Amino acid sequence: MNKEAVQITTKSRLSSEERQGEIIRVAVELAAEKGVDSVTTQDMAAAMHLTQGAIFRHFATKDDIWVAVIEWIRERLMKILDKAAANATDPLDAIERMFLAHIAFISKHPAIPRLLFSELLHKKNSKLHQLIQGIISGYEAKITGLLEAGKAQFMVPADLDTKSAAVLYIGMIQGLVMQSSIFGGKRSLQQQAEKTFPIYLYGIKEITSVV
Amino acid sequence: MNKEAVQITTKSRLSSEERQGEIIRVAVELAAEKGVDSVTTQDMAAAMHLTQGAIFRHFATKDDIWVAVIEWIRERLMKILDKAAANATDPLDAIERMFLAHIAFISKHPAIPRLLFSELLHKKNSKLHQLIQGIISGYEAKITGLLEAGKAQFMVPADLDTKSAAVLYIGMIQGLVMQSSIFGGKRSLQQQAEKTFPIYLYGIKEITSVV
DNA sequence: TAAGAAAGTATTCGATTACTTACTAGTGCA
DNA sequence: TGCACTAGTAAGTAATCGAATACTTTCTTA
Repeated sequence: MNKEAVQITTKSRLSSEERQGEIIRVAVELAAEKGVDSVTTQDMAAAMHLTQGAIFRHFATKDDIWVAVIEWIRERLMKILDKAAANATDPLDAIERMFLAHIAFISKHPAIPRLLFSELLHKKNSKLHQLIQGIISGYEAKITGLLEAGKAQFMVPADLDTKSAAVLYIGMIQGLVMQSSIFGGKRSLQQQAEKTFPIYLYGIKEITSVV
Repeated sequence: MNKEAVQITTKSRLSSEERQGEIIRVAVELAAEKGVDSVTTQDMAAAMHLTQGAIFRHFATKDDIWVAVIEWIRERLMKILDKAAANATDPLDAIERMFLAHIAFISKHPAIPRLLFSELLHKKNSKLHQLIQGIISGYEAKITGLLEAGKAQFMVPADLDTKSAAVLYIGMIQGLVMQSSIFGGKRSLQQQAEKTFPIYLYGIKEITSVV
């Protein structure tokens, strides 16, 4: 933070690459504060003490900024999830570690679920839609794969519908996010997450019959 | 549909009450099509073959329209949930019936989750925020109450964290909605819901220890 | 049936938005 | 050191939005 602050105050002109990174950072920050679709290019410029027109030196359109933001999220999220899964002892442990890592990531950047589930980004821009769809489906496939691996190790019943279990997994994250979003930071997201996950875990472990 | 269509084409002028109802109906419809925050008063007016200014004969501000929409949803949803729970044989059966009724309701009106979870409505208008918060927390309380009743009847272990279980319940609905939203109507929402619910059910039933 | 109430229209306004353009000045490299 | 390149500025544009205004048409009712 110190380093960046010094850079900002001393160095008035940044390279386009540096500036693009800062625009992304500011966009994420503002999206967390006031919602994705109410962030204007003027807001971004003001947040980094720049004129609004300067934004368009580095991005052709505003949509391009959101594309870059989503790509930034994808890279960071995937790296964090892979890192969390790498330390796991078994598939179910991997799922739990990924879950907690994801929750921690969201706690740091509250705008992320807002961005991924924003209707604005889904409806208007098809590239954004495809990008987000890719992230979600890739995530889902990762969970499904771990659950199938769990089946192979007899940690999870063979008749578990892994696809549905993955949907429930992602829904659990969404539910927790909405919970903390609506009711403020009263109850910490992480605390609630740790209490909710065991219920999910028992759901996928103790199933004994197909419906 | 026939009756309404006839009314629309034959009767050009409606009472303010009737018109308010139609504005709400059109707003919900348009929100499902193009997203809550991109619905303009011009869109609404065009959808009901009226001029834009006419909207403001019946609502003072646009926000007031969304307030009315949320209140409409609350009434309808609560009625449907109560009706579903009334036929239940036990608390867990009530939860399942409410879940399926909710999913059916959403299938008919895809805009509803978009509205309840819209960031636009959360950030800008505090009255809307309170309204939505009331719906969600009331819903959550209803589920929690049923789970506590399940405890009393020994259908659910006494050490279940009912609050967390309720969060997971709502998250399950959100997850299913997002699933069908992102990946289109390929797999029907109801079909997927029926496969996902058993996993949740086992999660809350088979828990045997606290973490 | 006359008159007032109320629904709808046509038009306009001010604010906001993403984006453009002509110009200025800081930076890095030869 | 000087100069070309380019980040940044300042001003402006076209489009869009919610909302207000003055006026017209329809409905109700006394």
